[in-house]
Amino acid sequence: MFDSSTTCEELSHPLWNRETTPGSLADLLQGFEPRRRLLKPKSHVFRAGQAAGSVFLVNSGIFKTCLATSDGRERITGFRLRGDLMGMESLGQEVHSSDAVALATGEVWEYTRQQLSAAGPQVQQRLANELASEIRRDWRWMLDIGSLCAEKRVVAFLLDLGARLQAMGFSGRHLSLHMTRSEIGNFLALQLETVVRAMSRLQLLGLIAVDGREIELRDTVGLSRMLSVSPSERLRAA
Amino acid sequence: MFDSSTTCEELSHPLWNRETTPGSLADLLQGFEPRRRLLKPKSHVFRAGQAAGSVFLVNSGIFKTCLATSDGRERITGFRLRGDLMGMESLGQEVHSSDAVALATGEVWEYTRQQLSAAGPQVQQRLANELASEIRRDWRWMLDIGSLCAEKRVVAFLLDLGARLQAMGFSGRHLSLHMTRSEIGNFLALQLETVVRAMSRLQLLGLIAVDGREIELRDTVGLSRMLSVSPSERLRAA
DNA sequence: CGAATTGTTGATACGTCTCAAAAATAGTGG
DNA sequence: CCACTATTTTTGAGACGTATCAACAATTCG
Repeated sequence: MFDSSTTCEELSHPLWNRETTPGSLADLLQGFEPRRRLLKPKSHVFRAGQAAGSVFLVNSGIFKTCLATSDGRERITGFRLRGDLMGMESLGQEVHSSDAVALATGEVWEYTRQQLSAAGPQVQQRLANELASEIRRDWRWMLDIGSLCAEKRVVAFLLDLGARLQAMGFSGRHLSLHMTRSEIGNFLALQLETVVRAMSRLQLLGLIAVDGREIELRDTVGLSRMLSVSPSERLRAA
Repeated sequence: MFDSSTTCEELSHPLWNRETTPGSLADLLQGFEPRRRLLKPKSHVFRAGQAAGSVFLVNSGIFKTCLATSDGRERITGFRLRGDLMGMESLGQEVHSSDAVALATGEVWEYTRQQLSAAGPQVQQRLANELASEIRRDWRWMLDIGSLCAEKRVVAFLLDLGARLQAMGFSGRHLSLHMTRSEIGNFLALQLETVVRAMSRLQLLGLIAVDGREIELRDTVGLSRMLSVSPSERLRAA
């Protein structure tokens, strides 16, 4: 078990609050002042059914986007970190079709439809690229969820989150999941108990260290190796 | 069993071959002559790794788009009909990240990067909307695959295909799946045997009639009703 | 501090996968 | 057109992984 005094420290880490532009989209939009919204945990950035048009750039914190059906089913479509865009999937729609909820205190920058269209073709282009990369991300998760067993899905999830945090300047080894086991399971199409069991086993194998929502990736190469499927499984999704 | 003389008739149905523009994208692009490519069954429109840039509008036939990993896993990301776009997910990428394969003889219209950018902001806008709607579609399938049992997934698949064909002017009752059970299973994250069993049972229940790849939706309301989850299952994905 | 939420582990049930074998269908070349 | 092969579809039996249910511990929150 690693030092648990780091619990929830990352949110107050200076990098999370730096005022530099996180992605090239904000670079392109300099001159257009976004509306800045500070979000408390569990508060909504937007809800399905609300008027759409703006896109929200995550500046700090961590958010989830979810889809719900009339018959009560619900699905988390992604966890969004600094630099990620939310709300673009409603482009061309009158209203949002999904929710965006803060998992921790954070800030989003809202760019209105007007700002985006006034910003010129370069921004349009950039936005289309972001949409395309969201599709590639989604397809990748559809692939993983369809062809990996529970344990491997959890590994893929942890490695993905670690890599994204690392790309933001963090260690990538120590991550604090700000979401519940249930939310992880929902995203990975697993029950929360299955997520718990997978993590327990990964800890037993010495690959990770679990302390509540603080996870240490003890052996990233070992974790990555887990993802290369065994010969018997190679045929599964083929 | 319904009259099997309709087998494969739909592909030669006049509607499939009409020369009118199928979607509003082609409307907007009038004046820009696309390169028309006739595809034989099993031939590729494009492959992962090939130079990207063009988008392909399905004019006739039916296609699948698939994603593959280095470790041999493979996943069909969607089945594309007349009016659907393929290749947009590679926007902003040097090369394609997925494959597009014809399941039957069909035609695609290729619009090059140059044509698209020369066509003006309206087309860019429209393209972005298409990307957004692909994301919503993907999210919807991720939700269904994560929260529906095998049988319901198959029902959702059949109803979706039926509705799309109906929107194209077909009956929506008689559909010829031009894909194998294995491909359906791959898309729905199921084994082909499970797809077969689901269809057999649906036939037993009198909801559909199966004759090879020809399916008749005998009771669309009954099928739809199946999708409204039982109270016990309501809690599953929550 | 109590109350609600979240996390953990166990025992069991159930759905889907896996393996196998055969039938049906499609594709190929003589 | 037929014979021949390869592919696809179908059904069965059993194994396996994950869901489900339950109980309790740990944590968070008002």
